[in-house]
Amino acid sequence: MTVAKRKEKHKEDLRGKILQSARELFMDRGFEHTSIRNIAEKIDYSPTTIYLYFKDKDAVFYALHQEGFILLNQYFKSLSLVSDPFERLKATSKAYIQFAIENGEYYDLMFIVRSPMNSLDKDRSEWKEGDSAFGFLVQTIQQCIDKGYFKGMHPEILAFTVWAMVHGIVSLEIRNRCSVVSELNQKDLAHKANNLVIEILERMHNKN
Amino acid sequence: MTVAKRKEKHKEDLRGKILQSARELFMDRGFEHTSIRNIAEKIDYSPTTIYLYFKDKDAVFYALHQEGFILLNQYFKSLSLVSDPFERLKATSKAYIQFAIENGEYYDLMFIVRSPMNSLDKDRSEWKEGDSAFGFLVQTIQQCIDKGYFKGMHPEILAFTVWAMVHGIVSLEIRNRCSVVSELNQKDLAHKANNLVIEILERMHNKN
DNA sequence: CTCCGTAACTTAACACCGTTAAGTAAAACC
DNA sequence: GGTTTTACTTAACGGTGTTAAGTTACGGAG
Repeated sequence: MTVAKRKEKHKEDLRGKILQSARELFMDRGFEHTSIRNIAEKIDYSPTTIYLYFKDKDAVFYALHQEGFILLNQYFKSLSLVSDPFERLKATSKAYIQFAIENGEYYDLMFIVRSPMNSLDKDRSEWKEGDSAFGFLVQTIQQCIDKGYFKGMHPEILAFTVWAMVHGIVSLEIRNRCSVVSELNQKDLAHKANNLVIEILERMHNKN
Repeated sequence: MTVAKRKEKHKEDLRGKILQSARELFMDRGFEHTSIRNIAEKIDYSPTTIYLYFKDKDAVFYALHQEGFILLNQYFKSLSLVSDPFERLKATSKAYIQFAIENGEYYDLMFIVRSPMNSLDKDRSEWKEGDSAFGFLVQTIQQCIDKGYFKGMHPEILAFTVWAMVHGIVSLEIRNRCSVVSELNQKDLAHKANNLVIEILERMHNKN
């Protein structure tokens, strides 16, 4: 029993080492430039060993994408303390942008790169990491509506739209489409745009 | 002279055939699954011939990305007829979404895929296709501001934010992140979200 | 009409990639 | 001590972008 357990421990260790290697590589070269062979070489194993611990490359990056969501949830952690739902909504938007800026590669993997989504069970279309993060947003917006904000709007559609706003901002930045903005405004563009999103949401509120 | 010209014509022809082959392949398999070798095989040339007409793979897809912008401009064409800037802004947003829905692969190449951006002159950071499309949006928003809309807001930042909103909507769709939304709302999600964006912009207006 | 240079294209190769089948060596078990 | 199982590697398949060197055919000059 103890022997079997030690074995299992060892197996976990190697799985962890593979992920660490993959993480380090993709953190400074991006997803597109990290290969199974790279990952294996870095930990002095044959490339095929990776396949004893992960189904395929997508599965490796699905695991990293999961890590990204754990990290995102840490950014969201303190938000539960904000009791006013509208304030929480604004804070969520800020935290989301902050996460994306500080963890660009993770963000890319979580919300732009196709690879990790290939590991989802396609029949039962379940993306539990996305579901839970989005659920938090829907809940917050529902509470806003309950308090009289966003009158007549559909909570889920509005949640998606708010998400789209912030995702749009950071994904244009991550994929290098911000050169259209004048050089002066490019500095902290994501923050400026997010402040504007927040101002827009606030203007809607003040009206009601 | 006539001989030289015929030669040049022939050369243009082959360049065109390469692009047509590339276009057809990427239109139904996407960028990730079309290779130089595929493109060449489809027109019965050796893969290396492509390099006589394009610097590298990025350059081929930069050309297709340019085509995408020409197509987008066709969607934008009739918008100049809309004289009221706020109406034009709303129509632009609708046209943009429509373009993205009807030309998903082009959209991907223009605003998400990294490859075509590698063909940009990096020192003089000029993305003329993006600049011109964005310029149109900035102009429209400036005219809105001149008419009293969006009081106190910076035109360029607002233009970027509006762009980010619609880009967020369609890019989440294109990269398969919409499963978080309940099945009922997934139908025409982009249109629904865009209608909401428009409603948000309108609410801001009615207030002033 | 022949020779030559050049334009247009191909062949072969390099260095990668993800992935699988078959093989090996050592440890675990009876 | 012999057998089975575990953990890993080697070798290979078919793919990728890209380059250097080679071939072939044609236009123009003598």
